[in-house]
Amino acid sequence: MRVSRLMLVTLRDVPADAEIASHQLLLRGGYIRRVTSGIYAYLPLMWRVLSKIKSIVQEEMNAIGALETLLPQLHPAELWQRSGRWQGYTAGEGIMFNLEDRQGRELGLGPTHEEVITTLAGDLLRSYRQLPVTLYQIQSKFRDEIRPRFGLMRSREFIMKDAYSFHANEADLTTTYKAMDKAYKRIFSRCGLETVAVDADSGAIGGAASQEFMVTADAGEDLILTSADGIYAANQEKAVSHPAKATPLPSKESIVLDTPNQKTIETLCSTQGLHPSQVIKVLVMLARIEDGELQPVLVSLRGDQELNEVKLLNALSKELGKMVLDVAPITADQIVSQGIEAWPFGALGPDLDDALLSSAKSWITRFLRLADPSATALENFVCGANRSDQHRIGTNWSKLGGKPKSVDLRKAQAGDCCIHDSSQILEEQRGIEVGHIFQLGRKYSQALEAHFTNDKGTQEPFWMGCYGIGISRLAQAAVEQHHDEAGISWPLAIAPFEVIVVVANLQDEPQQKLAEQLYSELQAAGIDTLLDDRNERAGVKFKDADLIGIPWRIVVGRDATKAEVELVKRSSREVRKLPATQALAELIEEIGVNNH
RNA sequence: CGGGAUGUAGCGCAGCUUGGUAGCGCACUUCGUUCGGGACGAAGGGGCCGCAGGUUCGAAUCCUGUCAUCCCGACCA
Repeated sequence: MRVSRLMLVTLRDVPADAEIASHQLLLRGGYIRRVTSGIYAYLPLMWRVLSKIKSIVQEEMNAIGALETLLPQLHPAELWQRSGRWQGYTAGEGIMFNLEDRQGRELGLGPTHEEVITTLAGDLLRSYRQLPVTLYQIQSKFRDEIRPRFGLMRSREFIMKDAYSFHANEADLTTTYKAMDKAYKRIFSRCGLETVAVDADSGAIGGAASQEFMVTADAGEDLILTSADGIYAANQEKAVSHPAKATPLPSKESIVLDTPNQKTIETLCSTQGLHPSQVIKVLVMLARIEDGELQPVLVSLRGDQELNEVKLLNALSKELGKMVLDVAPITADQIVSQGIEAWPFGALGPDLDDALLSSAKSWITRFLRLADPSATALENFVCGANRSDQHRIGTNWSKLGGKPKSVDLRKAQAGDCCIHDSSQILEEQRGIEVGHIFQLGRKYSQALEAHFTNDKGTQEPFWMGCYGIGISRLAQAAVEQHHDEAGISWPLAIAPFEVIVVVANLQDEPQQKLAEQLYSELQAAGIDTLLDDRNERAGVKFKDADLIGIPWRIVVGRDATKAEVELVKRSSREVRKLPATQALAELIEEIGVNNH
């Protein structure tokens, strides 16, 4: 391809609405343009990158026997109603774009394809003899994100590879899950990415195991915790650890203390000379349940620990046996609008009386009480007295009428000791989630009545797995991991072009001739080559080549008459002068071995 | 959804305080000189100043509303 024909539009100034380096560089390099918030056009250079990533993914999926398909993006509401997800995905904070057709029938734009694929599998797969089957597709997904940001990192329309597997039993699901894990690692490594596989929350989707693949980068939205020995790695949402030891409360004496204006753990402790681990803090939250009920929740935590909301959400769904859409702290305004007498915020105890809820207009009038094990393990502690500006010192669970149900609710943090080896300390890193694999179990096959006949002749729902890769996100993550002050430095395997031949001076006939010759020889060797034949000064072409990040550059300049060129490696910026024939041979060797 | 910021040419910005009909740099077009790290000179083209009301003889500028975009938060009482 000739640069003069490439519709290459690079920007010298950094667009004001891009924050992180990868987003800025993709805009500046002429790879993407924003159409509206969270929705981008992939320009020709970008499409080549995406196509290369797609090819790698296809090769690895095909290699483990997965079948490529293409499913519709418009989904009938009825399908999602059968799985029970329509309400949660379209109402309130739901992320599914939805619309009505001319007959008034409701449709949604697919954010994911479990419903469609499971229904199809139920129709087509009748016998255990047909199993296992893995299907995959690469297409655009639509999600009305609460807050799209950072270009392709979190967009509302994005390209995803999603795969779904169907099995006669759980052991077989595990086999495919492990094969996927290996395929994913090959995919990311072939794309030139440093990734970490971490334990992940499988959330309300349920299921046994789930693992995310994170591209490590400071701009990542996720926090991951790893042990130095490399054995443990988890998303903070899921991570477990041992909390630091609590400082025992010296006095066993039980008293109620006036604590005016000591509403936070911090001020309470500094004023009273306490350690936060001696205090139980109580959070009042409101859970919104899928059937529309509003459940007040009382969460007790050790004062030095923090709540992991994802764990809480999962625990609530399990306790209530119903899907909980979200959970958020109760505000003073909400209490007023419920017509409830004000609560002694800042002095709440785990035994806050249900009677406070008796006049609530739309809430369930009984607290659901949960506590983290680090809180229930305390034998003698401090907590609020349920009266403004008063705390109880030296109290215990039996005085409070017993322990609440104990569930892991605390946020693991860097510095905590690991579960597998308490000499290992958790370290934190930021990551961009580019892949996620799940063992779904039978949730969807049961809900959608997708059955097969097993070897005993009876009907049974499938065991299922699902496996995603964010193709467009992966492309931007690669830039985030591979760039410098001059621009992008694509890994060879996913670069839009592998080599760019730059003619320093287009007016110089020997230069032009040699460049044309190299260009056609590289192409003949099957190498994706750009020829910068623009009538620009050399500096402009060098800057653009650096910005768009082509891994290899051949500069045909002053020494063209001697048939000498410069070979420049983008990643190291190493420059070598050598005969044109040798440069050609080296590139064919280098690129041929690594990439074809 | 809450909080903050910003909307002026393709991109980056000034002008707004103190109203008088729009400017700079880059990019684009033409000509000339240049030609190895974002050249120089000359001449051009391109704007419903986000949108809608209002105030005023007159609004990019003041007022009201609205829309859009970006950032922070979704929080330990």
